[in-house]
Amino acid sequence: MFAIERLSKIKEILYKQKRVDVVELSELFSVTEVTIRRDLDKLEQEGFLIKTYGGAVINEDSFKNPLAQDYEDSMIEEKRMIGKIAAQMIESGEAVFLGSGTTCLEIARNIKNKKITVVTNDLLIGYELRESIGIKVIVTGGDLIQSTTTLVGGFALQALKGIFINKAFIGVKGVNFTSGYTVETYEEVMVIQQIRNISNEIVIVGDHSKFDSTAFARLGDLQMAKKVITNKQVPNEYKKYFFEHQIKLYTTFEFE
Amino acid sequence: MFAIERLSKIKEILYKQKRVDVVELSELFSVTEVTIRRDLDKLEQEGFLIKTYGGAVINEDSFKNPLAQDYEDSMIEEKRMIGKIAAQMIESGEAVFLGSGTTCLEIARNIKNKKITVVTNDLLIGYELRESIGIKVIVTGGDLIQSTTTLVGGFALQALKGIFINKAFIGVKGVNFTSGYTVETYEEVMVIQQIRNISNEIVIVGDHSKFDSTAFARLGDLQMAKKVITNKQVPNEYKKYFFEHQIKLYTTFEFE
DNA sequence: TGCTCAGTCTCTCAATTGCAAACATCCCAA
DNA sequence: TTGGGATGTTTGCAATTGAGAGACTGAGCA
Repeated sequence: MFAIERLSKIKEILYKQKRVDVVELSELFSVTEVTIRRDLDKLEQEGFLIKTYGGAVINEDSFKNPLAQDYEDSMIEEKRMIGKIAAQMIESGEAVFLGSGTTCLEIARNIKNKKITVVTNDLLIGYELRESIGIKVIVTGGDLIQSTTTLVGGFALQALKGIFINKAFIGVKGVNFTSGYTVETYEEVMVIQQIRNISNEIVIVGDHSKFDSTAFARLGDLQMAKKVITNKQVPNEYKKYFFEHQIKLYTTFEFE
Repeated sequence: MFAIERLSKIKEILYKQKRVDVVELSELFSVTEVTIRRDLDKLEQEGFLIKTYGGAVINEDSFKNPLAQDYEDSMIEEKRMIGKIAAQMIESGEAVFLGSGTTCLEIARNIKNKKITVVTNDLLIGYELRESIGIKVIVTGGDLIQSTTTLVGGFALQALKGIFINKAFIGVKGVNFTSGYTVETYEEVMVIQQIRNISNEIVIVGDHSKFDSTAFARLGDLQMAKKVITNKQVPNEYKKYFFEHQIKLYTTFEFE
C-alpha cells in the first residue's frame, strides 16, 4: 500500500468515525506507530484533523476550508446506484431534465446509449453527454453559480419557458419533514419551479445522507414529487411517510 | 509492444485496480522501471493519475474534471501565447464574449484574476472559470453540437439578444483570402453573427495553422474584425493584407 | 499535592527503496 | 547517413519507514 493510499484511507475512516487511534491504525495498515503519527502530522497540516494524545479527531472546520477538499465523494457508490435506477425510468424518445449536482451527473453516465433529449442546467452533465450519438443535449444557459457547475437566472428561466419535458430529475441537498426538500441557493429554486411547470413528472434524487438535513433554500414539501430515488439506508420514518402519501420510493434494493 | 499500447494498457489496469506499482508494471511489460516512470509521468500530465512513491493511483478527478482528459492539442504552445495576448486586451469591468474552442479556452485561463463579465457558448470555458471570484460567468445555453463543447441554436441566440458586450473573441477554423473566416458549422455562424450585433469590437483569434485553409461555414470576409491575434509564423501575404486594410495584427512577438 | 508508571510522543540515525538527471544505445524513417 | 524518439544504464540524491533513546502525558493513588 502506498503512503498516499494510506492517507486517503485514514481520511475516510476519519470522516466516518470522526476519530482515529494511532495503535489501531498501525495494526490496520501493518506499519509502525511512528509512520501513523507522521501521517497524522501531514493531515493535521492540511487541516483535516487535530492530533490528540493517542490519536486524532476530525477537524470540522475542514469542511468549510476550501483547501481541505470536499468529501462528499464518500457517497459516490450510493450515487452510482441511484443513477442506475433513474436511468431505468427513462424511455426511448423521451425528453428529460437533469438538474445539477453529482447525483444527476451519475444519471447522465447511465443513459449514454439511449435515444432521448436531455435538458440540463449543469455544465458537466452537458459535457458528459457530448459524445453520445443518440442524445440531443440542450443546456439551459444562465449565470454560473460561483464554484459550481450550475446555471441559473434569467437565461435559464427563459430557455425553460418554451419547452416541455416528460420527466425531470432533481437532486436535492436536504430532505426533512418540516422544511421539505431543500437546495443550496434560491436561484436554483427558481429554476426548479419553472421545471415543475413544464414537466409531466418530477423525480427527486438524493442519497440517504440528505435525509434529516436542511439546506438553505426550500424547494417545496415532500409531496411535490410522486417519485423519489434514494438508497436503502434511508430512515424508516421517511419510508413510512412516502408509503402513506402514495409516493413511490425507489431504493438501491427493492421498493419497500 | 509499442509505447502507446503500453500506455493504454496502464490506463486500463489503472481503471480496474485504481492503482499501479512501478516494479510490477516493469515486470509485466518487460521494460525498465525508468520507462514505466516516464510513462506514468505522461499519464500524470494528462491528469489520469497521481504519482506516488513506488507507483501511482488513479486520479478520480479525471472523471469529473474534463480538462484533464485527452490533452493532446497540436499548437498548444501557440494557443497559450495567443491566450496571453488576448488577456492583455481585456480591461477591468468589461464584459467580453469568448467563443468556443481551445484557443478561447486558453484566453479563459489567462483572465482568471480579472474583474469582468464573461459570456460564452462553450461549456469548458464556463467550467474553467467557475472558481474565479472576480468573474461573473454567463453561459448562453443552447443545443450542444455533437462531440464538441459548443452551444448553438435558439437558446443561444435568444440569450444574446438582451445583452451588450465590449469585446468578443472569436476562434476561427480557417482564414483565407477567398473564403474569409470560416468555422465548422453553420449554427456557429448564426451565433457569431448575433455577437457582431451586440459587441463593440470583434477580435479574431487563431494560430498560423488556420491560415490558407477553409472550414465549412463562412463567417465573413477578412475585414469583419479590426483586430486579429495569431502567432508569428503567419504567412507574410496576410500580414501585408492586414496592414493595408488597417487591421491590427497581434502576434506572439511584436506587431509587424 | 506530588509520585508512579504505562503508554505515548519526538528526535535522531540508518537502511532500504525509489527517483531524477545525464548519458549511452537502439531503431526507424527521412 | 543522420537525426530524433524511445529505451536502458549509471549514479548520486531524496523519500519513506523503522528502531531506539529519552522526554512527555495523564490517570490513579498515596
